[in-house]
Amino acid sequence: MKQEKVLYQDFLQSKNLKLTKPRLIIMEAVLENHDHFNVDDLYEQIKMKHKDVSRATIYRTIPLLIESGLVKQSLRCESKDIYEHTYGHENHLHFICTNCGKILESSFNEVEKLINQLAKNENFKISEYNLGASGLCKDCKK
Amino acid sequence: MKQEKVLYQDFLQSKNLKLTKPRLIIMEAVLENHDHFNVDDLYEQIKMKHKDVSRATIYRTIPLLIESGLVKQSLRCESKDIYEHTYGHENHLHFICTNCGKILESSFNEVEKLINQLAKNENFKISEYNLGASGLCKDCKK
DNA sequence: ATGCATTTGAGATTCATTCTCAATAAAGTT
DNA sequence: AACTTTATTGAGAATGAATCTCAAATGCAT
Repeated sequence: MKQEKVLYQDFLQSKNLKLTKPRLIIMEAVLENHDHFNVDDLYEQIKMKHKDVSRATIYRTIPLLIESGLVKQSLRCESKDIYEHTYGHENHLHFICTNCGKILESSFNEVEKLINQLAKNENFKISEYNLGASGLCKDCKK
Repeated sequence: MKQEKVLYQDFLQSKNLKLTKPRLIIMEAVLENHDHFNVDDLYEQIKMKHKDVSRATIYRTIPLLIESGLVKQSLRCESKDIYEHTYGHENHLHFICTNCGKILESSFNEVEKLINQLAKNENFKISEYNLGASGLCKDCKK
C-alpha cells in the first residue's frame, strides 16, 4: 500500500530520522505480511529476496514501525516476541490453540464497545487492545 | 486458604509428585499474593521470611501451580513472565498504564459472555482468557 | 531406620534481545 | 559533484530470563 509508505516516511521525517535502505526493506517485508510474524521471519523473508539487513537493524526498526502505527506487538509465541501488521487490518480477537499453535481471529466490534465502556468507567484512555483466549481449536478438541 | 492447599496436594498426588518443603513454601508465597508477581518477587518474598528456595525450584514449580489451577500466566512486564494467583479470584480485564505501569482491573462478566459466544461460533474451546488493553490511566492522562 | 526414586541447589547453558563501536551512508552546503 | 556533519548500520559482544545438568539431599513406602 502506498498509503502506509507515506505514513512511515512522514513519521520518520517528523522525528528527524533518515529514510535509509534498511528501513525501507524492513517496511516492505512487513507490508507483505498479512498476519503474525517475528524477527526471524522478517530476517528470512528479506534474505529470500536477496536483500540483506542485519538482525540488529530489524530489532531496532520494529519500535519505529510500532510508533508509526503500521505494526503492533502481539502475543508471544515460543518465547519470541511476535508482531502483527495492523494498518489497514481490523482489530480482532485471537483464539490461540494451545495444542497446534494455530491462531484464529474473530470479530471485534461488540467486544470493543463493551471494553470502551469499562475503560470509560475507570477513566482510562485505551491506546491498544489486547484481547484473546487460549484453548483448543475445533480440530484439536477431538 | 485451606482449600487451595488441598487442591494442590491432590494434584501432586494424582501426578505422583512429592509434597516437598520447597513446593509448600512456594505455594504459601503464592497464596499471599493477591495480585501479580514474577519469579523474583516470589524469591524475595520467601527470603524475607527466612525460608530458602532456589530460583531454579521456583521456575520448576510454577508449571505445577498452573496445572493445579491456582495460578495463571499473565501479561509480561519488563521482559519477565508474570503470573497471577487466580484460584478464588474472579477473572478480570487488565488495563495497563504504559506510563506508570499501574494495572487496573475491571469486571468481566459481560465481556466473558460475548467472548464465549464468539468462541462458540468458531467451535473453539476456551481454557483461559487473556483480556486487556494498554493506554493511560486517569493520573497519567493529564 | 533403610533403600530407592524423586527433587533440590548451584552453577553452567541457552537463546532472544540489546548494546557497543568502528565503518558507512544520508542529506544539506558549497 | 565533492565535502561535512550527523545518524545509522553490521558484527559481534554483552545481558538476562529461563532452562538444563548432575551430584547431594529429601520424601516416603516398607
